[in-house]
Amino acid sequence: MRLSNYFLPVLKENPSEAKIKSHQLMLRSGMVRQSASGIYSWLPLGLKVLKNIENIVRDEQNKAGAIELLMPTIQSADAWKESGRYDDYGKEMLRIKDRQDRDLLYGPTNEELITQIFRDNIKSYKNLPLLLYHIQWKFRDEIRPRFGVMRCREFLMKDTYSFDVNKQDAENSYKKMFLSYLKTFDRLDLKAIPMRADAGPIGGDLSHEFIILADTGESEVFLDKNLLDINIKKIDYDQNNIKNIMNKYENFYSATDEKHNIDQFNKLVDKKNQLHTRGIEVGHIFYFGDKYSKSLKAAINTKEGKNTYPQMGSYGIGVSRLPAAIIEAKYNNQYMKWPKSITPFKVTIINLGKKGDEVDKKSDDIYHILKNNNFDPLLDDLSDSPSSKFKNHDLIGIPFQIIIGSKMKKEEYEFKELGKNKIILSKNEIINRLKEIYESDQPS
RNA sequence: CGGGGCAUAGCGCAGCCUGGUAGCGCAUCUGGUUUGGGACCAGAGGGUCGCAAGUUCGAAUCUUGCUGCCCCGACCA
Repeated sequence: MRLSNYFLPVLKENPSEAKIKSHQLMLRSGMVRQSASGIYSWLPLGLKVLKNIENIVRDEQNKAGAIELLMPTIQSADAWKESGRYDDYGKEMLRIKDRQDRDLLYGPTNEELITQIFRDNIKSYKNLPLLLYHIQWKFRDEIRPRFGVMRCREFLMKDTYSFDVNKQDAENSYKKMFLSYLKTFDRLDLKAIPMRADAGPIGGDLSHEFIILADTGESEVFLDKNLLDINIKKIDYDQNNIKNIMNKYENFYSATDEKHNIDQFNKLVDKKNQLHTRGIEVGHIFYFGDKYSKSLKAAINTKEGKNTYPQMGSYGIGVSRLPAAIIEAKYNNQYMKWPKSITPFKVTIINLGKKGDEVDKKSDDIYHILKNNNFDPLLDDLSDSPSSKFKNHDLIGIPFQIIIGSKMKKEEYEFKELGKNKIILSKNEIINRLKEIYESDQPS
């Protein structure tokens, strides 16, 4: 993409309403703009990041065997009245009336709707287990939206729902999602720590929060450093493997401040392994049994020909929160640098030449080559001063820059990874370098 | 919802106390000079001062009401 044809409204100064780094950077780098309190437009750069995250989440759901569908944002209140949550959910639910005075709502979550779909279409144990998910905008009329897209009222969420014949199968589904979440966050280059949680308003008796570690996170967390070293990359979805990995996590102490027990912490964790830091909740999984299948009468036939209510769970990831969460986790007080898995552009070319000169032609040339190699390059072909270009490119956080100026010989290209020193490479070396970077498993 | 704060050009702010019809920096546009870490000169455009009512000859400025936004707390992906 040529910057001259793009829409990237960057700000030199921090808008006064933005108080935390991710919010400031997302506004300044032209990723988002606020439309109302807790409601945001995603501008092109931000949307690319959001979509990249969404696709990783989707890919890992698919690998775990979940099936994607799409439910609407606006729901009829009927199912919510059946489950009893129309009254329970309170003011956080945005209620709407249509022209016929029917009760509608902007979905804050989808247990009722998915259970309804299940009820209308599945009658037999033979169709289970079933994991269904969608990635859709939700609305929760938060008491106090804040921190930009971190705590929004309108937000994009991946939510999966599991249906199983019995509790044991349901636990297997739960474990699959547990692993899927670890893999998802790992691909986003995040250290996510699963922590036992209260089930909250969704109800149920088994629940984990997934917390990513960030100094500026909202909640205090306490954990054993050993948790940071567990490698889940090579683990497949075999139930034994999953069980082992879950056991590993459960073996080490971790807790949010509400659940923290200082005596246990000191007893179970060596002083040198004790980590007290902050975190951001990016995922939450629940097993809640037949709470909804029963209240919505979604019964199925068992092998024995009897009726039973399927055991359910739900599993959420705050997709639109993640760009901000990643910035909070990755920001090093000087620059933000997108993980290579979600960077909006894989590489950016900083053209320091004038329109039509040799430097300009060289930039154009490498731009086309990178484009043909599917590296989705951004080319800064504006006529700004060099210093302003450098600043802007550092701001938007694309991890790799190619700088083309008159200082270099014809066959030489400056290649710079954000936060590291420039190196001089040839055209072919650049291609190979980028291939190496983007085709390897190593996070950048 | 409780407590605090803010609202003046796209962004950051001054002006308000002491009323006289709006200004600065950045950004934008035009012309020229520049070009390796937020350049320079000259010129230009852009604001019913959040909304409404009141006081006054006169309101960005004083009064009242409303709305929006931000921060702290309870709640949450």
